[in-house]
Order: sequence, then structure tokens, then C-alpha cells
Amino acid sequence: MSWTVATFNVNSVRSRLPILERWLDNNSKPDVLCLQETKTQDETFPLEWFTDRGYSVSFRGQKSYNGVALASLKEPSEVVFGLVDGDLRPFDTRAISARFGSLWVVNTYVPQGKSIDHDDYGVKQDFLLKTGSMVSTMAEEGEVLWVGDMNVAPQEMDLTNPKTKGNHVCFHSVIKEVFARASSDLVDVFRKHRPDPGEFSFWDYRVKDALSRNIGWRIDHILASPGLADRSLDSWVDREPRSWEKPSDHTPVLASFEGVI
Amino acid sequence: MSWTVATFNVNSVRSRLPILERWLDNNSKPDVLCLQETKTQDETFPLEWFTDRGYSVSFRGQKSYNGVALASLKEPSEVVFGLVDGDLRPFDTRAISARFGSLWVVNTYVPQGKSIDHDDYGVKQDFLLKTGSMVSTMAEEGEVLWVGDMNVAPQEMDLTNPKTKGNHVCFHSVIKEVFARASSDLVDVFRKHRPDPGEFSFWDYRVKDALSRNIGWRIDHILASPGLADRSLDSWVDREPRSWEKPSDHTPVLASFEGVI
DNA sequence: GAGCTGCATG
DNA sequence: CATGCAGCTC
Repeated sequence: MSWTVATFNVNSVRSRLPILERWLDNNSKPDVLCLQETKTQDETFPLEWFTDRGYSVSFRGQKSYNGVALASLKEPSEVVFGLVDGDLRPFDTRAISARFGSLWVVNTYVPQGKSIDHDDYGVKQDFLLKTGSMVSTMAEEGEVLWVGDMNVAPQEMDLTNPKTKGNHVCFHSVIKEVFARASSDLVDVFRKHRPDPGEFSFWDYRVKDALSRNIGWRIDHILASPGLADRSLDSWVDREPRSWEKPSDHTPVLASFEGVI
Repeated sequence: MSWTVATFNVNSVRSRLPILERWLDNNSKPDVLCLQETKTQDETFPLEWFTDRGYSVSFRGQKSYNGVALASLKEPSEVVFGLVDGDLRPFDTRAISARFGSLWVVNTYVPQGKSIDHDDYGVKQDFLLKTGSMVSTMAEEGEVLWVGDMNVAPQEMDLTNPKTKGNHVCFHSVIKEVFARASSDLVDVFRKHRPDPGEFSFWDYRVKDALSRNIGWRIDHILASPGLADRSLDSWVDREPRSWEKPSDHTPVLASFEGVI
């Protein structure tokens, strides 16, 4: 037995239903499907689309920006929104966590940060560190899977032109270090199984023929606590949906694990 | 030998190129193709698309609204924009005329008029009467074909629910009378060949299943001077393009004539 | 309902 | 380049 998780920044869940439909039709449905940038308020979230396909789904969104959803074939025993920090739960449209037995799945849409001299870059660092401590707390009593659009490319091999991206908010030395620290208790499951460069999850719409020229970034990640990572069977990027009509600028990243969720 | 004219309110010529492409591929190309609501400035008009398909094309448009084009397989000897009225040529993005030997083809996008108590309704009446006198002048020295989106349904049989449309700017008694007067020298070529009700050229996007329920209007017309109307062979609506993906709310109306243009 | 404009974001 | 929004037309 094995089970699968997928993370996919959809860039509007409502605009992406045709892509999601085609993708689910062509593949076995992931047991856990984590979406980012749903870009819709809860009243207009396509809840029925998910339940029609056998998914239990929790979500929190807002107009135009942000928004996360966590869908699963098995019903979670607990769902929390935002970054739990004492009694505070900030970023409730950027983080959602669901518990399945002794496993917590955390799905985040990390702020992009705009530029290294912008206030949002500080917010991004706070977000990562806060998520890191939440995840570490969760890991004390079981396993944790932290997935999502992290807006960080950890190494040179994770983007096409690292030499010219030293001041980019997704590759600046500070953000790489902060991300490394926040995720220091976890294993990068994709990288564990795919040691070679040139594997990306995001190709900017504005770069012409970005996909065919493979000018992209690996900023969507699947991180697991060591016990869970040991039971990972594989992890891969599915480039197909990025090549279809009206794609997101991101594509799904997946991982499979031994056992049942 | 025979030749064909078509009139088609495309509701954006650039958005409608896939429909125009499919339509021309499936049919013999009309000798004269008159378009309304091109909704683009002259710099962004897809000139090459027409020349690539063997058409000579003249056009005048503006941002967002209005715009007309007249394409023909044979090159016209003269093209005029607007409603020629002494030295004035108002409405240059709503009327275009082309001369082929002793035949003038006039293509108009008649203002819709908004409501019967709006100033635009008076403008609509002026437009029709002015076009009528231009056409009559042209007919003094040859034949005339006046085609386009007239925004008038001449008779009860030309719309689905005439009983409830007495105050509609396209069926109000005043506009029917003005249109009848403006076109009194001409023959409604479609109606000459198709005496039965239920034939429309426009189905509102906002009426659900308008096409399948046939809730529409016949407001796109082909009018000919008597000598030319005598040589008309047939006239018909081609509903097909209205049923395709991303359609205009209008569909082409055509007529064929003996001889050569 | 579906075009357009213009402005915001990534 | 492709989402979102608001405000406009028909």
C-alpha cells in the first residue's frame, strides 16, 4: 500500500478547474491535494467540484489574492487555519493544516516578498520562521509533512540562472538561510529522490517559451519529518499541466509514501 | 455565375478570428464580407488575416466600441467612411461604403439607442434617415446594397416576443417607421426569399439557451435597390457560427445574386 | 454574458 | 503573460 500527496499553486482555483479536471482524469487521484493561490472568497470556492470527486476539502480565501485549500480522500480529524502561534493565527489565507491520525499536513503559500528592500521581505522571513516553529512543535508528537509554494529556491540547481538572481527574493542568501533554518528538522523529499538539476515547478508567464526552454524555478516543495521521509517511495514534478491550455504558472509536485494515510 | 454578400456583427474582430476562420474554412468565401463592431483601432486591426485569405479590406475603428470593416475578393474602385452628408462625414466608425463598378455597397452599424427616452435614440433616428438619403443618392446612378446591423426588427415576425417589446429601441413604433422610410427605395432581400417567421440573426448572451430556444431578433439586414433585388437568387441566415465556442451574439446573414460583382 | 478599458498582482 | 477587480456597453 502507498499514498500520495500533491502540491499545486493553481493561480485561481476557479480559472483552473478545467486543468484540475483533466489532470485528475489522467492520473490516479492524490490522497492529499494541497492548493495555493485559490484567489477566491469562501462563498465562491467551488466546494462541490471537490466533493463530487470524493474529496473532503477545507479552504480559506479572500478576493483576488492568496487563498489555500487542503483536499483529502480521507477526512482529517482536525483542521487549523493560519500559523498557530500561541493564541494568534495570522496568515489564515496562506496556511492550512490538517491532521490525519498522528500525521500533520501543513500547506503554505509563503509571501513572495516583492524585493529584498521591501517590508514584505521581512514578513516573508517571519512567515517561514513561524511556520518552522509550528512544524517543529507538531513533529514532537508524530510526523509532519510541510508542503506548498515556499517561494524559495534552496540551491543553485533549483533555478535556471542562479548567477543573475542573487538579489531575487526567492534566491537571496538571507531567504535561503531562513528557509534552511525553518526546515532544518525536515527532509526535502523531492531532492532526496531526484538529485539532478533542471527540475522546476514554476515557469514565469512573462518569459517567452519558458517551459520549452526550461527557464524556471523549483519553489514548490514537499518536506517531511525524518520518520516519514524514510518511508517516502518517490517524488516528482508533473510538467504536463503546465503545457496545457490556460495553465497556471506552476505545476504539481508529488510524493508517494509507504503505508496508508 | 453568381456572387455572395455576407453581413456579420462580430462583437470584436480580434476575439472572433477563430470563428471567422472556421466559418470561411467551412464555406465558400463570400465575395463581399461586411463586419460590424470590430472594436479595435486601425493600428490593431488584423489586416493581414484578411489579405492572407485573398480579401481586400477597408476599415475604421476605435477603442472598445463601434468599428466597421468591408472586405471583398474584388478590389473596390472607391471607399468612403461615414455618412456622406454634403462635406460632413459623421459616424466614420459606424458606416463604410465601397463602390464596385456601378454598385455601391453600404455597411452600417446603426446605434442601438439605449432607451426610447435617451438622446441616443434621436441619434439613431438621424443615423437611419441620413443613411437612407445617402443610399437614395447613390441609387440614382446605379444599384445599391445596404447591409449591416440595423438594430431594428421591422415586423412582429422578426423577434420572439413582440408583445412585450413595444418600448424596446429596436421595435418601438417610431424606429420601425423611421427605418421603413429610410429604406423605402430598397427591398428587404432576406424577407423576399424567406417569408416565414422565426428566422433571427441575433440572440442575446444574457438570455439562457437563447439559441436552442430560438429567442432572438432579426436586426441584421440585406437591402437592395429594386434592379439588384430582382437579380437576387437567395438569402439566408447561417446559424452555425452562433453555436460554436466563443461566439458573437450575432450570426452571419447572406444573400446571393446573379452575375458577377 | 461577453466584449472592452485600466489598474493591481506575481 | 495571465490572473483578479471595477466600471462600461449592448
